[in-house]
Amino acid sequence: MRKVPSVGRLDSSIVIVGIAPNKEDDMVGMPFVGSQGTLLRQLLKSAGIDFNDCYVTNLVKYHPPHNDIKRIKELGLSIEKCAVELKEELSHTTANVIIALGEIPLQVLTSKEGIGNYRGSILQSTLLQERKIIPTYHPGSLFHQMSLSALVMSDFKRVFIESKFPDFRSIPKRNFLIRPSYSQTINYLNDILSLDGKEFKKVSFDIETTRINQTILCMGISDNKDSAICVPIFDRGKNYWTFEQEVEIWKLFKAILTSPHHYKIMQNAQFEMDCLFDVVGEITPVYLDTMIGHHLLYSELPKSLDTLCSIYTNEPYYKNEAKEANYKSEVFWTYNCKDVCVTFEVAEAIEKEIAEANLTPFLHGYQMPLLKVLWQSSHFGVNLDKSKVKELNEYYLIEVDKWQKCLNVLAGKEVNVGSSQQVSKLLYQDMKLPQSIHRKTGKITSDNEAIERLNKLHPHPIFESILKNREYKKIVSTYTKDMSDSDGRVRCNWVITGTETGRLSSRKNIRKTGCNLQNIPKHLRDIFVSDDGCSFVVGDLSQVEARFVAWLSNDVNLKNLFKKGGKIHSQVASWIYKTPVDLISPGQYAKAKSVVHGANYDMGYRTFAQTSGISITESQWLLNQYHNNFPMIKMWHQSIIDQLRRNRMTTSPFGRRRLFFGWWGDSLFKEAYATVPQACAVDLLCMAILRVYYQLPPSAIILLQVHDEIVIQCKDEDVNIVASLFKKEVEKPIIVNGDSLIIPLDIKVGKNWKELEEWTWI
DNA sequence: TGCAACGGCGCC
DNA sequence: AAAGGGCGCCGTTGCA
Repeated sequence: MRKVPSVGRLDSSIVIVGIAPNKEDDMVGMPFVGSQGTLLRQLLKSAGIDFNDCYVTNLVKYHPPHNDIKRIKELGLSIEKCAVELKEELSHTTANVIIALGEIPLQVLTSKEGIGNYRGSILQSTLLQERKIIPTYHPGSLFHQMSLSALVMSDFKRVFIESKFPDFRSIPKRNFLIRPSYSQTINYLNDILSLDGKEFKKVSFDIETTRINQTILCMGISDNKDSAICVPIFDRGKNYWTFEQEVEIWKLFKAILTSPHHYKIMQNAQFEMDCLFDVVGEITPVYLDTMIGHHLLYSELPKSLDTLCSIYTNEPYYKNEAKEANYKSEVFWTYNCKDVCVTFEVAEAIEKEIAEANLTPFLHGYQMPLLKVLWQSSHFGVNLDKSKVKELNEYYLIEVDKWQKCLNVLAGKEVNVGSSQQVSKLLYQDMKLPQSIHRKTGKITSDNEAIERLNKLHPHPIFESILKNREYKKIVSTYTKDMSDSDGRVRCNWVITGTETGRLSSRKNIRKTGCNLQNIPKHLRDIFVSDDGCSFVVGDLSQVEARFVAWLSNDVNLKNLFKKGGKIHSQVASWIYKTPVDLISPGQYAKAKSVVHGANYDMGYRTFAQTSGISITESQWLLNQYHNNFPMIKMWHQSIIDQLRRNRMTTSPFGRRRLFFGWWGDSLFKEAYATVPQACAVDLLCMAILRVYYQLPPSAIILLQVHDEIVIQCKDEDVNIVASLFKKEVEKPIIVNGDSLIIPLDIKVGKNWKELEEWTWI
């Protein structure tokens, strides 16, 4: 055991405080020399800071046993004693900023808890009076979640600026109007409403509600980042205003929130739009949702307002304030005002960054208008056939019971298939069957794939009883439930920021009704029915991702297959097996089909062999054949790696970008290969949706989107208009690699989402 | 009793 | 029919 001394000059402008030396540091006798140190140096460098210009120390100067900080007791040390020594040590430094790396240095230097919340904040030290602290994640903690290193980079950029001066001048000072009188409120809102001769003005807006039923407690609003008003609705459970006063106030809010000259800025606008619809109608125009802007720039990063605040503003973390004050009214309202101003400030920063990335038209011409369309879909809802749901539920409950009894008899005891523990015990202990390891998690698994493998090995009826029981339990617990609102309609939330690739996601709404409409089993889709006198027009993009891969890779052979039309997999099989299309066997067809998907996204030959049930040799042969016939796929993969190497980014022909922060390596590449075609598919479809939206007959409404499928509802007599409009807009050619690409749209029509018929002009 | 993590599974 | 990576929801489990 030896002391690892600090390094650097005492008069450095930046001090870095880690927690303790790790094993590598201990061996060399210097702090941050191992892999953590390398990462730290890189991150500092990317913010313009040279590690060697900093004074670098650790709270604890000795390597803890097993790298476990709690075990420093065994060395006769304690955090408290080390803190006293650190105080003495740092009193000799003159740095303008001290970086606290990780939770314990944060606590020791500032008495605050929660590095995830406080990272990036400009804080005043409690250990060393008047000193400026900026905490961030410890590099050691980044190895499990590399995307957080982007936040550390952002924090270090702040450190770089703050290291030029010792004071706290950067912390914003804002004026809030709290507990306003009636006349103050009316004047303030009228002030926001007046345009002063301008054509438009930006207004940021935020509400606070109860968790349970979204009762509105207060509303904050502002037209600048330096001041705001919080208009209370309730104060400690009592109405703040008289009825007449509240009516007048709502009128003013409605005027602002629906004025075409007031460009509304919100964080997660969907929430405000849902909560306020009954009182003010649809909020419009929603000029900018900061969450959407941020997601376009950095889709891998967290999206909460506190994270955005820490990246784009100098406002220190404040989300704890209301809670710590036990939601005392004044503190709660101040918090609301801060949210409003921070949202305004974040919006300005994001707009600037969006413009620098040439994404302004993408954001304002596409993503923000799409939010309106999706909100209207969500608000309209889908009609649910409740009696059908009930009927199916009763049927599947009986099935569950039947297969449960069967399983119990075969197992000789009660087994809950919902418990992976119990199933694993049954299979691998009681029945002593060979264990399966999950391909991705590397853990012992008893999932369906494992059970099917066992059934092939040792056929036994118990396997079927597990599978059936699981299947029907899933249906009963998730799908054959009444998820509708009181009017019988299912309303889900469509989330533009829901995925890292750009796809939409779907989930329950804020009232906890509705469901994810993107994973409804096909055979249950008849529970969703059209309204009286209306039909569903369902459009399906044909082979959208595969076509994009062909065009993006610019593989002439593959492109020609699609250009010729006909059955794509038969033709691929024909190339692979050097056999005329009409002589391809069903087996060859199946293998060709599987190799297309596998090879496009660079599946390993061993995984391919395992999952297709073919030999390693055949798996390699198939993949080789595919790549030999369509050689540009591998080139395309290489070009993606090249771009990742340049700027860790992928860009799509539609202009969407994705920045990758993950570990450099194979899985990063695979994420990137999948990202581009997925992003292309969603943007092709959603851009078309937007164009369709502007031309739809008034009775028609876009109901839902499932990645390559769209459901529109319209009056029966409008089916032809809607279907042809839909087809026209989706099948508009786009240019990829200088070549025109059209994705065919198959359209079906029906009265429910399951029983559909090919559409032909009626 | 409530919460978070986890395994499992529905869809593309 | 599955796989590549992408989601959201369910019940179980273990902990506070």
